[in-house]
Amino acid sequence: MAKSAESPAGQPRRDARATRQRLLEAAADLFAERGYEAATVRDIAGRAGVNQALLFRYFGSKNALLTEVMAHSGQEQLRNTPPEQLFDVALRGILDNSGKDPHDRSLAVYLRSIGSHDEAADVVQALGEEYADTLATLSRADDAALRADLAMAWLLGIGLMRVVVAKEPLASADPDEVCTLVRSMLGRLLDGLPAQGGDEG
Amino acid sequence: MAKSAESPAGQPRRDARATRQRLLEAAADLFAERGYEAATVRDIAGRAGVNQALLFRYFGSKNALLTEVMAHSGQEQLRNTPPEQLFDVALRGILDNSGKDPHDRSLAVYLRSIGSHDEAADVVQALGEEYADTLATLSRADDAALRADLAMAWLLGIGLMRVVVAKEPLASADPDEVCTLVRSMLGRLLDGLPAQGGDEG
DNA sequence: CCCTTGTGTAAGCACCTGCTTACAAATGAC
DNA sequence: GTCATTTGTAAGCAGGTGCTTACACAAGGG
Repeated sequence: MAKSAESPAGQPRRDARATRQRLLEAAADLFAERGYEAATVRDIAGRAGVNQALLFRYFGSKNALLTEVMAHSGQEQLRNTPPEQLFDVALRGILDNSGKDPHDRSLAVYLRSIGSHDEAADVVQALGEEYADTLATLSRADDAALRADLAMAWLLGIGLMRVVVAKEPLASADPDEVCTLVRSMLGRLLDGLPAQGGDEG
Repeated sequence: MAKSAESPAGQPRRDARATRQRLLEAAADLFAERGYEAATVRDIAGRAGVNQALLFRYFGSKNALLTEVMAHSGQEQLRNTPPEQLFDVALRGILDNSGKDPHDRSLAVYLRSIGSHDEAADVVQALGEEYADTLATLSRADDAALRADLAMAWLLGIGLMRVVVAKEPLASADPDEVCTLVRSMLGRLLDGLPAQGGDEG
């Protein structure tokens, strides 16, 4: 009522902010589903319901769009999760999202777009560093950084096999079961992880 | 002297078999370095030193070339390695090859080409199944298949971080150290693995 | 009304992709 | 030498890519 130009449904008929946001979400969807290279700017603009020229007006290039998607989707989880819960949250994010709606698509984008990008590689790399650094605080061993990398490698590998390869039985396995198995292994790797379920002898 | 047509250096100047082989190796190199999509047929033919039309004469399509590369490079290791050594050999293959000459490029090709292809996905998928099936024979647990998938996920993840992401410190870590850490974890996951070095307990 | 500004579109450009066709040179049997 | 076959190349095709340009419509001020 207060704004100057609105459609009968309540949204303004021409809203740059909303259009930009729709492009951002369409890009996150398609990068996660198909990977960076396979998701074309025409597809992204089409899913957002606008002309592809707008994509370049708002983001400059496809690569800059990926950069913004990665920065936006990944760092939020990282900042809002205490270190000792990060591994669980990330693992649960992988396990719960694999078949269902991808409300957290950052890992899928990461996995499917690894090695594809040029400038955006910096953002991706930095994100990975932050995750690993956070995990490394969970070990008091001398090689804490290496142990954190190995833990992250397992996360990535599990995500790869579930999201990208869809390897059975892992792809359809019960998240609780997988989580229990992985946690019982990793308790030995990162001693700062809070124990929760243990079948370890 | 005995053959009918040789150059002064000893090789025949026109040898279909040798040319085919050079194409195959060039393809393995480039698929491993850049992934399936990013490695163009012109690049492959260029590295092999021949015209790209020959690639299509000998292999029919780029996809068929990938299929032949995957089948040739991956299954050899699989067939010639006893199950209880497979994990070690694969892990060592990742760790030793990451920076040096890629004499075994099957995992790199696998990693970089996952999710890219169409028909050739079958070959890649089948190879993964065989690896996992072999690993599953190493556990007597009910969920042996799941445990094998998790072990393979770790292999893939480590490969991903070393070969593709080049994440430090893992990328430059001492292979022995990594191997020891991973083995000490996985001894709990796959009880059929022969113990070798253990900092466990 | 005109005119500027922001938001959107249609068409096209230059380039790259996998793949094909038309043709040249080497080979080997006669 | 003659000539078919094998091995190689140069040029091009249709289609797709990221990106740009030229233009249309809406909004608001003079």
